[in-house]
Amino acid sequence: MSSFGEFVRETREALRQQDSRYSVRQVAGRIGIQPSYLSKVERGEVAPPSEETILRLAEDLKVDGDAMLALAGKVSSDLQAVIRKRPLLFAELIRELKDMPDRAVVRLVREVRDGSW
Amino acid sequence: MSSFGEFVRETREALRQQDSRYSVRQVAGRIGIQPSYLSKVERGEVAPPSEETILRLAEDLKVDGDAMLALAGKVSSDLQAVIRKRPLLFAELIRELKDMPDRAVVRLVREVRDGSW
DNA sequence: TGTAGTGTGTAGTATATAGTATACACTAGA
DNA sequence: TCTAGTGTATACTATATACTACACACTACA
Repeated sequence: MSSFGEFVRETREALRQQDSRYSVRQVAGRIGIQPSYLSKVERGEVAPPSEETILRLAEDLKVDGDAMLALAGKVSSDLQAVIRKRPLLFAELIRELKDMPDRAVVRLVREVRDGSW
Repeated sequence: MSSFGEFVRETREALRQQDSRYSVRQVAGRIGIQPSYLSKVERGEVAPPSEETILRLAEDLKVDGDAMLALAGKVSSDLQAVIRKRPLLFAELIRELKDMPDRAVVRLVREVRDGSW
Protein backbone atom coordinates (compact mmCIF):
# COMPACT_ATOMS: atom_id res chain seq x y z
CA MET A 1 0.00 0.00 0.00
CA SER A 2 2.68 2.50 0.96
CA SER A 3 4.68 2.92 -2.21
CA PHE A 4 6.12 6.02 -0.61
CA GLY A 5 7.68 4.07 2.22
CA GLU A 6 8.95 1.34 -0.05
CA PHE A 7 10.53 3.88 -2.35
CA VAL A 8 12.31 5.61 0.52
CA ARG A 9 13.60 2.35 1.91
CA GLU A 10 14.84 1.09 -1.42
CA THR A 11 16.46 4.37 -2.31
CA ARG A 12 18.17 4.64 1.05
CA GLU A 13 19.37 1.03 1.00
CA ALA A 14 20.76 1.52 -2.49
CA LEU A 15 22.77 4.54 -1.41
CA ARG A 16 23.94 2.61 1.57
CA GLN A 17 25.70 0.06 -0.60
CA GLN A 18 28.25 2.73 -1.38
CA ASP A 19 28.04 4.85 1.71
CA SER A 20 27.50 3.69 5.29
CA ARG A 21 26.13 7.09 6.23
CA TYR A 22 22.75 6.11 4.83
CA SER A 23 21.44 4.20 7.82
CA VAL A 24 17.97 5.01 9.17
CA ARG A 25 19.57 6.70 12.15
CA GLN A 26 21.98 8.86 10.22
CA VAL A 27 19.52 9.98 7.58
CA ALA A 28 16.98 10.80 10.28
CA GLY A 29 19.65 12.71 12.15
CA ARG A 30 20.61 14.79 9.13
CA ILE A 31 17.05 15.73 8.20
CA GLY A 32 16.01 16.39 11.78
CA ILE A 33 13.52 13.65 12.67
CA GLN A 34 13.58 10.69 15.04
CA PRO A 35 14.96 7.40 13.64
CA SER A 36 11.92 5.53 14.93
CA TYR A 37 9.70 7.84 12.92
CA LEU A 38 11.66 7.36 9.70
CA SER A 39 11.54 3.63 10.30
CA LYS A 40 7.76 3.71 10.59
CA VAL A 41 7.48 5.87 7.50
CA GLU A 42 9.57 3.42 5.49
CA ARG A 43 7.42 0.51 6.59
CA GLY A 44 4.23 2.42 5.85
CA GLU A 45 3.15 2.22 9.46
CA VAL A 46 2.36 5.90 9.46
CA ALA A 47 1.38 8.38 6.77
CA PRO A 48 4.12 10.15 4.81
CA PRO A 49 5.73 13.12 6.58
CA SER A 50 4.99 16.78 5.95
CA GLU A 51 6.04 18.54 2.76
CA GLU A 52 9.03 20.17 4.47
CA THR A 53 10.30 16.88 5.84
CA ILE A 54 9.79 15.12 2.52
CA LEU A 55 11.81 17.79 0.73
CA ARG A 56 14.69 17.48 3.19
CA LEU A 57 14.56 13.71 2.79
CA ALA A 58 14.50 13.98 -1.00
CA GLU A 59 17.55 16.21 -0.92
CA ASP A 60 19.43 13.86 1.38
CA LEU A 61 18.60 10.88 -0.83
CA LYS A 62 19.39 12.84 -4.00
CA VAL A 63 15.94 12.35 -5.41
CA ASP A 64 13.64 14.83 -7.13
CA GLY A 65 11.47 16.64 -4.60
CA ASP A 66 8.36 16.88 -6.77
CA ALA A 67 8.54 13.18 -7.60
CA MET A 68 8.81 12.25 -3.94
CA LEU A 69 5.95 14.56 -2.96
CA ALA A 70 3.85 12.93 -5.67
CA LEU A 71 4.49 9.49 -4.19
CA ALA A 72 3.29 10.89 -0.89
CA GLY A 73 0.09 12.10 -2.54
CA LYS A 74 1.09 15.73 -2.32
CA VAL A 75 1.81 18.63 -4.65
CA SER A 76 4.48 21.14 -3.72
CA SER A 77 3.00 24.26 -2.15
CA ASP A 78 4.90 26.58 -4.46
CA LEU A 79 3.27 24.96 -7.50
CA GLN A 80 -0.08 25.32 -5.77
CA ALA A 81 0.65 28.99 -5.21
CA VAL A 82 1.25 29.49 -8.92
CA ILE A 83 -2.09 27.88 -9.72
CA ARG A 84 -3.93 29.83 -7.06
CA LYS A 85 -2.85 33.13 -8.53
CA ARG A 86 -4.62 32.39 -11.82
CA PRO A 87 -7.00 29.53 -11.05
CA LEU A 88 -9.17 29.74 -14.16
CA LEU A 89 -6.25 29.75 -16.56
CA PHE A 90 -4.25 27.01 -14.93
CA ALA A 91 -7.27 24.83 -14.18
CA GLU A 92 -8.20 24.85 -17.82
CA LEU A 93 -4.67 24.20 -19.02
CA ILE A 94 -4.08 21.32 -16.66
CA ARG A 95 -7.43 19.65 -17.36
CA GLU A 96 -6.76 20.03 -21.05
CA LEU A 97 -3.39 18.31 -20.67
CA LYS A 98 -4.72 15.56 -18.46
CA ASP A 99 -5.04 12.93 -21.18
CA MET A 100 -2.32 14.18 -23.49
CA PRO A 101 0.66 11.89 -24.03
CA ASP A 102 3.95 12.75 -22.34
CA ARG A 103 5.56 13.86 -25.58
CA ALA A 104 2.86 16.47 -26.08
CA VAL A 105 3.50 17.95 -22.66
CA VAL A 106 7.26 17.80 -23.15
CA ARG A 107 6.88 19.62 -26.43
CA LEU A 108 4.84 22.31 -24.70
CA VAL A 109 7.44 22.75 -21.98
CA ARG A 110 10.16 23.16 -24.62
CA GLU A 111 8.09 25.59 -26.60
CA VAL A 112 7.58 27.78 -23.57
CA ARG A 113 11.17 27.52 -22.39
CA ASP A 114 12.73 28.25 -25.74
CA GLY A 115 10.46 31.25 -26.07
CA SER A 116 9.96 30.43 -29.74
CA TRP A 117 6.62 32.17 -29.89
CA MET B 1 -7.73 38.98 6.31
CA SER B 2 -10.42 36.60 5.16
CA SER B 3 -11.00 37.57 1.56
CA PHE B 4 -12.71 34.22 1.21
CA GLY B 5 -15.39 35.06 3.74
CA GLU B 6 -15.89 38.55 2.33
CA PHE B 7 -16.28 37.16 -1.14
CA VAL B 8 -18.87 34.63 -0.03
CA ARG B 9 -20.86 37.21 1.87
CA GLU B 10 -20.83 39.72 -0.97
CA THR B 11 -21.74 37.12 -3.56
CA ARG B 12 -24.55 35.75 -1.47
CA GLU B 13 -25.93 39.19 -0.62
CA ALA B 14 -25.85 40.15 -4.28
CA LEU B 15 -27.88 37.09 -5.25
CA ARG B 16 -30.23 37.85 -2.44
CA GLN B 17 -31.23 41.16 -4.00
CA GLN B 18 -33.08 39.16 -6.64
CA ASP B 19 -33.88 36.03 -4.72
CA SER B 20 -34.83 35.74 -1.06
CA ARG B 21 -33.65 32.12 -0.97
CA TYR B 22 -30.09 33.30 -0.53
CA SER B 23 -30.17 33.86 3.21
CA VAL B 24 -27.42 32.35 5.37
CA ARG B 25 -29.88 29.77 6.64
CA GLN B 26 -31.19 28.69 3.29
CA VAL B 27 -27.84 28.46 1.57
CA ALA B 28 -26.46 26.53 4.52
CA GLY B 29 -29.48 24.24 4.37
CA ARG B 30 -29.04 23.52 0.68
CA ILE B 31 -25.34 22.75 0.90
CA GLY B 32 -25.68 20.73 4.08
CA ILE B 33 -23.95 22.74 6.79
CA GLN B 34 -25.11 24.59 9.88
CA PRO B 35 -26.13 28.25 9.40
CA SER B 36 -23.97 29.29 12.34
CA TYR B 37 -20.97 27.74 10.62
CA LEU B 38 -21.61 29.54 7.33
CA SER B 39 -22.03 32.76 9.28
CA LYS B 40 -18.66 32.28 10.94
CA VAL B 41 -17.05 31.42 7.62
CA GLU B 42 -18.40 34.59 6.02
CA ARG B 43 -17.09 36.71 8.87
CA GLY B 44 -13.70 35.03 8.75
CA GLU B 45 -14.11 33.77 12.29
CA VAL B 46 -13.08 30.29 11.21
CA ALA B 47 -10.95 28.96 8.38
CA PRO B 48 -12.58 28.23 5.02
CA PRO B 49 -14.49 24.92 4.81
CA SER B 50 -13.29 21.72 3.20
CA GLU B 51 -12.90 21.38 -0.55
CA GLU B 52 -16.17 19.45 -0.87
CA THR B 53 -18.13 22.07 1.04
CA ILE B 54 -16.54 24.91 -0.93
CA LEU B 55 -17.51 23.25 -4.20
CA ARG B 56 -21.11 22.83 -3.09
CA LEU B 57 -21.14 26.45 -1.98
CA ALA B 58 -19.66 27.63 -5.27
CA GLU B 59 -22.30 25.76 -7.19
CA ASP B 60 -25.10 27.20 -5.11
CA LEU B 61 -23.73 30.72 -5.53
CA LYS B 62 -23.10 30.16 -9.25
CA VAL B 63 -19.40 30.88 -8.94
CA ASP B 64 -16.44 29.05 -10.44
CA GLY B 65 -15.24 26.29 -8.12
CA ASP B 66 -11.54 26.65 -8.88
CA ALA B 67 -11.70 30.39 -8.27
CA MET B 68 -13.40 29.90 -4.94
CA LEU B 69 -10.96 27.20 -3.88
CA ALA B 70 -8.13 29.56 -4.77
CA LEU B 71 -9.55 32.24 -2.47
CA ALA B 72 -9.59 29.62 0.26
CA GLY B 73 -5.91 28.89 -0.38
CA LYS B 74 -6.63 25.50 -1.93
CA VAL B 75 -6.17 23.75 -5.25
CA SER B 76 -8.78 21.28 -6.42
CA SER B 77 -7.78 17.70 -5.68
CA ASP B 78 -8.49 16.57 -9.23
CA LEU B 79 -5.95 19.07 -10.57
CA GLN B 80 -3.50 17.83 -7.98
CA ALA B 81 -4.10 14.28 -9.15
CA VAL B 82 -3.21 15.25 -12.72
CA ILE B 83 0.05 16.79 -11.53
CA ARG B 84 0.89 13.84 -9.30
CA LYS B 85 0.69 11.43 -12.19
CA ARG B 86 3.51 13.21 -14.02
CA PRO B 87 5.20 15.38 -11.41
CA LEU B 88 8.39 16.17 -13.29
CA LEU B 89 6.62 17.27 -16.45
CA PHE B 90 3.95 19.36 -14.79
CA ALA B 91 6.28 20.86 -12.20
CA GLU B 92 8.53 22.13 -14.95
CA LEU B 93 5.67 23.44 -17.06
CA ILE B 94 4.01 25.28 -14.21
CA ARG B 95 7.25 26.82 -12.91
CA GLU B 96 8.05 27.90 -16.45
CA LEU B 97 4.68 29.60 -16.75
CA LYS B 98 4.86 31.22 -13.35
CA ASP B 99 5.97 34.64 -14.56
CA MET B 100 4.44 34.57 -18.02
CA PRO B 101 1.71 37.09 -18.75
CA ASP B 102 -1.89 35.93 -18.87
CA ARG B 103 -2.08 36.22 -22.63
CA ALA B 104 0.81 33.78 -23.03
CA VAL B 105 -0.97 31.19 -20.91
CA VAL B 106 -4.27 31.80 -22.69
CA ARG B 107 -2.53 31.28 -26.00
CA LEU B 108 -1.10 28.02 -24.78
CA VAL B 109 -4.51 26.79 -23.62
CA ARG B 110 -5.98 27.62 -27.02
CA GLU B 111 -3.15 25.92 -28.82
CA VAL B 112 -3.67 22.73 -26.87
CA ARG B 113 -7.44 22.82 -27.13
CA ASP B 114 -7.57 23.51 -30.83
CA GLY B 115 -5.13 20.71 -31.38
CA SER B 116 -3.33 22.81 -33.96
CA TRP B 117 -0.09 20.92 -33.54
C1' DT C 1 -49.32 40.54 18.51
C1' DG C 2 -47.74 36.31 17.49
C1' DT C 3 -44.87 33.61 14.52
C1' DA C 4 -41.78 32.56 10.89
C1' DG C 5 -37.46 33.61 9.52
C1' DT C 6 -33.07 36.15 10.26
C1' DG C 7 -28.00 36.19 11.79
C1' DT C 8 -24.93 34.90 15.43
C1' DG C 9 -22.79 33.51 20.17
C1' DT C 10 -21.18 29.63 22.86
C1' DA C 11 -19.62 25.21 23.71
C1' DG C 12 -18.21 21.05 22.32
C1' DT C 13 -16.48 17.08 19.23
C1' DA C 14 -14.29 13.57 16.09
C1' DT C 15 -10.56 12.84 13.23
C1' DA C 16 -6.29 13.82 11.06
C1' DT C 17 -1.59 15.53 11.01
C1' DA C 18 2.98 15.26 12.28
C1' DG C 19 5.54 14.13 14.89
C1' DT C 20 8.71 13.11 20.02
C1' DA C 21 10.86 10.30 23.68
C1' DT C 22 12.46 6.24 25.52
C1' DA C 23 13.72 1.72 25.66
C1' DC C 24 14.66 -2.64 23.72
C1' DA C 25 16.93 -6.56 21.17
C1' DC C 26 20.29 -7.51 17.87
C1' DT C 27 24.89 -7.43 15.28
C1' DA C 28 29.58 -6.34 13.66
C1' DG C 29 33.99 -4.99 14.76
C1' DA C 30 38.10 -3.93 18.04
C1' DT D 1 33.91 -9.49 25.43
C1' DC D 2 32.32 -5.09 25.33
C1' DT D 3 30.74 -1.38 22.91
C1' DA D 4 29.13 1.41 19.23
C1' DG D 5 25.72 1.39 16.01
C1' DT D 6 21.59 -0.82 13.95
C1' DG D 7 16.33 -1.02 13.34
C1' DT D 8 12.07 -0.93 15.74
C1' DA D 9 8.23 -1.33 19.48
C1' DT D 10 5.51 1.36 22.60
C1' DA D 11 3.38 5.20 24.45
C1' DC D 12 2.36 9.68 24.19
C1' DT D 13 1.43 14.64 22.51
C1' DA D 14 0.30 19.23 20.45
C1' DT D 15 -2.03 21.42 16.91
C1' DA D 16 -5.06 21.73 13.08
C1' DT D 17 -9.24 20.60 10.51
C1' DA D 18 -13.95 20.66 9.92
C1' DC D 19 -17.40 20.84 11.58
C1' DT D 20 -22.37 20.10 14.96
C1' DA D 21 -25.96 21.39 18.35
C1' DC D 22 -28.43 24.58 20.63
C1' DA D 23 -29.91 28.82 22.19
C1' DC D 24 -30.51 33.67 21.84
C1' DA D 25 -31.97 38.33 20.29
C1' DC D 26 -33.91 40.68 16.60
C1' DT D 27 -37.10 41.87 12.57
C1' DA D 28 -40.84 41.73 9.11
C1' DC D 29 -45.26 40.81 8.16
C1' DA D 30 -50.04 38.89 8.44
